[in-house]
Amino acid sequence: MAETTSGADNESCADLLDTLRRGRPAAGQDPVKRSQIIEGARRVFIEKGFEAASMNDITREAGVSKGTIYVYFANKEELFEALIEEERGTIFKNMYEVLDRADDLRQTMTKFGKVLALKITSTKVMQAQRTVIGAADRMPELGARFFERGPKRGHDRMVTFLNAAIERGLLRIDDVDLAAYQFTDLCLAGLFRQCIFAYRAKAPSQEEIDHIVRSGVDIFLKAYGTESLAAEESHQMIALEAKA
Amino acid sequence: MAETTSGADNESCADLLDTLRRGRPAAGQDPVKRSQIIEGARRVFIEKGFEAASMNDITREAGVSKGTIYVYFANKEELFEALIEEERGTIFKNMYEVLDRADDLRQTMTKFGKVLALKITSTKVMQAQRTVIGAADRMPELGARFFERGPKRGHDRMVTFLNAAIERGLLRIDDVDLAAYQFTDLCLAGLFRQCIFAYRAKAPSQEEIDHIVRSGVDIFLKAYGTESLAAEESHQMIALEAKA
Amino acid sequence: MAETTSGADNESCADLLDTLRRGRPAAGQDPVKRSQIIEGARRVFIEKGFEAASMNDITREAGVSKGTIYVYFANKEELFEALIEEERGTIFKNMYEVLDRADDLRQTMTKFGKVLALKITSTKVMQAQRTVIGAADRMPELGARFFERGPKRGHDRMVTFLNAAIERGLLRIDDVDLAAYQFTDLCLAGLFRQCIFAYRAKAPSQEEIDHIVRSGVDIFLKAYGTESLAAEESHQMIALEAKA
Amino acid sequence: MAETTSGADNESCADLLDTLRRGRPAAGQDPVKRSQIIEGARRVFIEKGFEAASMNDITREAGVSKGTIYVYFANKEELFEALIEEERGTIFKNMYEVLDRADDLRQTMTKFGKVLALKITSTKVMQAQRTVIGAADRMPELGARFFERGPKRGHDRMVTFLNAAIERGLLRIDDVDLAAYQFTDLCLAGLFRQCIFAYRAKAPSQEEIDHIVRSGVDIFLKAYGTESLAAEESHQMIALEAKA
DNA sequence: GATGAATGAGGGTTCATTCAT
DNA sequence: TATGAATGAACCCTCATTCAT
Repeated sequence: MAETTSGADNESCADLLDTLRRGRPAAGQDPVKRSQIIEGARRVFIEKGFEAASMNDITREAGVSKGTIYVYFANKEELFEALIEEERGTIFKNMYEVLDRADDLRQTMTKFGKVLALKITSTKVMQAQRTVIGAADRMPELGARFFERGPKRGHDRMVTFLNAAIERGLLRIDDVDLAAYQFTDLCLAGLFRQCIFAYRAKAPSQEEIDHIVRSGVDIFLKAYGTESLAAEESHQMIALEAKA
Repeated sequence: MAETTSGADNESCADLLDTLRRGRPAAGQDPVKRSQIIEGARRVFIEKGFEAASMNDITREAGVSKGTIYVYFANKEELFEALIEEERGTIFKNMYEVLDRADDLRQTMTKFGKVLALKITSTKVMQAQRTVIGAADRMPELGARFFERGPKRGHDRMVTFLNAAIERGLLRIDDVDLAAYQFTDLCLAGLFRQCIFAYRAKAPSQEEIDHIVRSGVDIFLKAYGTESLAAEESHQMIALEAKA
Repeated sequence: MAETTSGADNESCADLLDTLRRGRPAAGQDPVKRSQIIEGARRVFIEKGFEAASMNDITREAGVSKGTIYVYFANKEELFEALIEEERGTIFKNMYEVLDRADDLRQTMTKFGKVLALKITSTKVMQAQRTVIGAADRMPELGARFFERGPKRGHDRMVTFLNAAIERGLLRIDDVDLAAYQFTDLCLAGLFRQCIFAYRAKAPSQEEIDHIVRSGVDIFLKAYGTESLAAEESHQMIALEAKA
Repeated sequence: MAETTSGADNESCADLLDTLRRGRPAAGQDPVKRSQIIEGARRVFIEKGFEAASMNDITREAGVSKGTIYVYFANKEELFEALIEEERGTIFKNMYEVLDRADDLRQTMTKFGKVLALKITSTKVMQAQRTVIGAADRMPELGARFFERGPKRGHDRMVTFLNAAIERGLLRIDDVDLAAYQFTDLCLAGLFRQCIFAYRAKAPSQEEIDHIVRSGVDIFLKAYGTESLAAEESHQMIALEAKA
């Protein structure tokens, strides 16, 4: 649940002892200060990118001294990596929850698609992604880890979701893995590349996203939906009409 | 039609005369030297990204002196832009030709999808795209121009292509613009983001691409195809079977 | 009254507290280091002029690192300006005091003229003036400020002095402003331009200055003196003779 | 009379032979091209100062190639020196002619003073002088030579002029050399230093110069004039009145 | 002889990192 | 331990000079 940087766990024991003994966290172990640094780093890195961000900027933004930063992070690169880890955690947090609710398939997928598209294409998240991508040539593992623990994890949940729907007889899919990617990319149709290349200066509007996602869900269900799906949906329609 | 770098056209006349007269190109006009610089710049920029690349690196890699680079390009940014223009030209050259041939719809789209996916996900092109994206925070117009004259231009051709198919009664599409993006993104389902974040260290295999594109075309035609399409295709099937 | 460099006043409070608290001056606030830099800059700028002086030279001469200089001064130009301010302060300090003493007119003017000529034509001051003049095409306000707070301020005191003498009935002057300039330039007759163009390699001797100043005072008083002046002076002569 | 650079004379013979033999001046001997270069150099050096002027600027301004300049002048410094020599010639040319005319003393001195002040304080001449002075720390002989062949030469003429007046019984002067400097500096009272330090952004007006020079001549004649002078002048006054 | 493209040392400035306090 | 002043390598870029053409 907690997103911690590598190595943080091992230290917990010695750290705790230390804190008890002297009432102060050991060097580089105060999580409050760590967060403070990362928070400052976020603002600076996201705004300026890795290279253009200066440690002085971060120092100022974080309100800690240069030396302190270097106690917590070996160098600029490591600080950046730690930030990206955190950022990833923040971005993808709660994004896939909607898939856990037992709900009408189309509705669920639509809801999810909208949340996904909205998040991914938001200015803040785009900047973060660009920063990671821009650094990926020099630090490929960073990009890989970002994807693995972010989009990939979400993708896995989507696969699970689709399998459940298949089990319920609502979908018929040969290659579920591929289908999951297809759905995601349909929800982002055109948007991702337009945004990531800054061809779109601003994030898409809610209306545009709604339109794209509705169409994406349509296509997906037309391609993979079964008759049961139609039946279930007509049920729902009836239910809805009854309500109205 | 011809992808030329800025200013290349203006030179031809005066330049040619000059060269004939004195056997040496004017300052900043020698296309060989220009290529040499761009080639060096390509290696360095692609490997390190815009910021991390140093003009000294490029100097070394290109085998020309610092001053010479500055005769050909006003500054680092302009050199980078020129490189990106070139890259874009190279990447998207000939990519959309297959759409111009009058051919069976499914077959054409499949062929096109494969070419597209193969190109876009190739290691070289991925590196270039990452470089552009990484610089897009700093130079958004550069990213925008890259997209506009690259992917966007291809997208426009795809729109034209789809409209033609609609006219022929093979497709029924409400939002052609969206549909074109959907098709492209289906052909790249999962691939683009996996590659751009360096989650995939290597470009996808031909088989994988074939699989993804076939599925993408299927979905697209299932969603937007008409009965005429089925008819036409059955015609084709018959023809193929006859051949076999 | 005190000639302080810009910002020096604001620092005193916070700075002092800071120094007491932690024993080290804040960034860019250590007056010793500042002097050290200015001292190095003086040697280099004075010897080579603004343009020909390189920050590397100054670094070497001052014995501090490049970065440190840029903590104390935003750029080369600001360092130069600070130096010139200092120089001006040093040069014109105490130069005009003699005018404040109530004394015999001729004697006072003679004393003052000698001090003035000696100072202005000294090698050090000449070098500084040449440096300012050489930079004045590039930074005219710098030259203007130098003149305004240096020679001009002295000129104003001289005007005051002359007005007092007029009040005492010792002088009769139409254009006091002009007269003040005339007096100064008579005291420097020939010297200033000879020195500033380096026609004279060395500063004039005390004897030469005495001769020039005596002649200058003579001329000035012959031109602007009243009969009261003669009377007063004869009084003084008598007094002197009585002493002898 | 002819202002030639050092060494130019020695070459005249070989040069002439060469010209006759081949119809073209030897390398670095074409006086037209030389002037052309100097003319371009003048514009650039005077405007920008020695350091800020680039050989490319001069190349452009002079309309000759870089290589050609280096045939005529060994390096930037030598070109600059040659220019200053020329400039000096131009500035002081005809400045002292008025002293050669046999005329009323006061009138002659007034005329001369006005010409002198006007020339010396003109923007163009000020720039040139600043350039020389600014370079004088690095090339003291340049400044010395400038003064010697410019202001000093004029000073010598003024000494001759004063001696003639003394001979005619119009002046009584102990130290003629000093007196000559005094007169010049009285005519420039306040102006030279105000201008050279760029305290005055613009050259003084004709009215201001007239006022200063009139006052300067007054003082000078009050200090050094004889009774014969008064007599001669009253003669003139009478003559003038008679005319009126 | 004239040209101007090419050179590369050196310009001012920045900033990741260190270490005395 | 925490600080931030100091460091100096490395940044992008300019330009006096050379030399192949």
